[in-house]
Amino acid sequence: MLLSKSCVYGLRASLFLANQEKGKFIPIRHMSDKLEISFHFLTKILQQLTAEGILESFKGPNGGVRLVKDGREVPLMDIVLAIDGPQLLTECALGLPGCGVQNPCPLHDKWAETRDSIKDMLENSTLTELVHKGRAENLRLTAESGFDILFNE
Amino acid sequence: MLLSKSCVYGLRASLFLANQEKGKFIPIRHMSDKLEISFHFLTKILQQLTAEGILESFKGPNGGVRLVKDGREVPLMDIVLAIDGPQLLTECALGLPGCGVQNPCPLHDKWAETRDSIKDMLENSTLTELVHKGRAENLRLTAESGFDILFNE
DNA sequence: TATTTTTAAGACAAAAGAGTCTCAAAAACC
DNA sequence: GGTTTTTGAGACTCTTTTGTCTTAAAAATA
Repeated sequence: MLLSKSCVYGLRASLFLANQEKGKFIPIRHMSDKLEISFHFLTKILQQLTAEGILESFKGPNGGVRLVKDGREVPLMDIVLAIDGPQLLTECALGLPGCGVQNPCPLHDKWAETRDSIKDMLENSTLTELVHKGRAENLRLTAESGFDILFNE
Repeated sequence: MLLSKSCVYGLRASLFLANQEKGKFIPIRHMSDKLEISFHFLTKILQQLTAEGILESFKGPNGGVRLVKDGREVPLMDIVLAIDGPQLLTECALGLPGCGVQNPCPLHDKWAETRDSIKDMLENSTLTELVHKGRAENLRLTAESGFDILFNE
């Protein structure tokens, strides 16, 4: 898989947050219910995003997590790097350590192109952009439901 | 990681085989030594390629494995599909089951493009092509050494 | 037939990824 | 101060991936 499950869950939760009233703390339990992700597992993942400064959290009643920056300033790349690290974008396709322009493997050039296309996708898609798209077309954030479920209280 | 370790090992071994005298059986032990891959692990991986009809094997003295088809007729895709399966090329980037044109996630369109670029790379690179490139420029197949080591007996 | 060389098959172990659970700490409110 | 609601931290389990090892089976050769 391109992205780990943790990373995908982190992305889905971040999209969820970008779709909420700005500045409001959202309980993780609420998100885990709506997104159909294990509460404890999601908590652990979002703790990573908090540690990386992408989210901030608040304990107690009316607590939860929220985006530090506006969703339009958060490219998917930020979340991917925080959870999966840079390996996807730096590693050789044949797993050879130190593979690079100066000492390439046979696949290096082609893979570099493909990797750029992945990098481009992650750097140039912001949370807000995908949320707008998702809302306009009622796209999916869970196996079964579209963005609309994210509004039903 | 894009490809599993098993898959990467399978690709490296297949490149090794494509670089050998055509039709000759090569002992797995010889390859595992040269490519610095665990013999038993490589054996298991190559058994998959044999089961898939990409390699054929022969037991006993002067036995080993060899490519069934000429290397110029074997795209990397064949090996990737045999070992990692089609998930990389069919799965939704957000891991949502059934995500597709009719019921897409917000990332679907962009990911479809990127995925096509991966598909293109794997379908349009043959073993022989990469071997030629690797030999011409003495590119790497192991952490430390280039194609040239594959000739020293 | 016995020995050697090789792949085949599968049990087993170690490490990483995914997921669960418990308890502590902070904040709100009674 | 005590109770409730929430995140934080960490132990723990389960599964998958990765890697090791042992034994069987096939082929060659003496």
